[in-house]
Amino acid sequence: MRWEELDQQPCSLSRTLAVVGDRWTLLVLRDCFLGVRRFDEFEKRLGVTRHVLADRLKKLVEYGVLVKVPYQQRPLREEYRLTERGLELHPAIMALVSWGDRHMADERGAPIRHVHKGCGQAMRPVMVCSECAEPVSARDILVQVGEGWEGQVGELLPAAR
Amino acid sequence: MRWEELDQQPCSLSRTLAVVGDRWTLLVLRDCFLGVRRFDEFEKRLGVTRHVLADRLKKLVEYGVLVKVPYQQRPLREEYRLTERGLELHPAIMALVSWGDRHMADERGAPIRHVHKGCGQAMRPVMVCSECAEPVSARDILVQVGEGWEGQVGELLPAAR
DNA sequence: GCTTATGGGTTCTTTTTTGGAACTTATTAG
DNA sequence: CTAATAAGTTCCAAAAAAGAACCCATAAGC
Repeated sequence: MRWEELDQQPCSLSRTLAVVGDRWTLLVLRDCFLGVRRFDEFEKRLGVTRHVLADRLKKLVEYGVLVKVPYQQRPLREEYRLTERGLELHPAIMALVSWGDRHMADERGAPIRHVHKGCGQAMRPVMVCSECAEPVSARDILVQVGEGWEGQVGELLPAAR
Repeated sequence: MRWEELDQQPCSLSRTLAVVGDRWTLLVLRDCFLGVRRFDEFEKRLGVTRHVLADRLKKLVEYGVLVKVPYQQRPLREEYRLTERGLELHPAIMALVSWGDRHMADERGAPIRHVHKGCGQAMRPVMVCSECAEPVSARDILVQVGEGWEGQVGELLPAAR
């Protein structure tokens, strides 16, 4: 499967990965959430080649995750800002960071602390059910084929065991 | 920056991406959560080349996300299972799937429905604060340098604006 | 006992993607 | 007139992925 086919797959994860499924894209977004907006600041902080950075930023703009906003005229200079759609990737990034904090940290601990403005505490993200607000883990979830997809695709799910 | 340097970066996202930061790895994990365990079933479902699949599975085993468990002797056959560490990637995958459901779905809607066994309802994941249990969005969080990291790395965070 | 199937790979060649460095363009500062 | 800045683009070499063929142990069919 090539990149171009990925956003047509019958799977929301594949489709999301068509947008953010390489390491540079997610690192660009991390920096966006930290307040970085300009091409050269991304370049300095990430250590990515300009070539690849330009490509990823363009793709993120095409998918509506970032917008280019002019911050000066003559010469025209534009910066990249998160859209609403981009902001909604925050839980995904937080979940990945949180996993890294738990499983990939060295003796210095987590490099970054997230303080919840609401309660003033250092927090980690917890996933709860949108319906009953209870915490959910992998074991608590039953997976079913979506309504619009019954019989559409052979083997959307593996045979039950 | 090359792949090999990624898991040493002063950033938990980089370190997590050293493990799962390419599209195939995350698609392999999606299938693990759906109950897939064997090499040839991954291959059939994903449309990945055997070469890349073998490489990704090996890496996931090295990082402790999957374990190889023999399911028959003579000839020896092994399957791949999620470890505790692997199960903890579930929130990250759910968050990515949920974003795809919202922003990348077509007129057929979400391909997969997640039913919370606890309450019996179709759910989407919501991120809440571990300390006060309130929902959190990007705007509700203040980012600070971690305790063990003060002064260690220049420019862990961009200059405040 | 010969052929084919199965599961889990490895090897080989071709194509695509990156990395790295130099070049471009518009404008201002010295 | 020269250099600097910001945001790219172009070019070539290196690395990674795609695609297909091959390998190995065992078992099942005939």
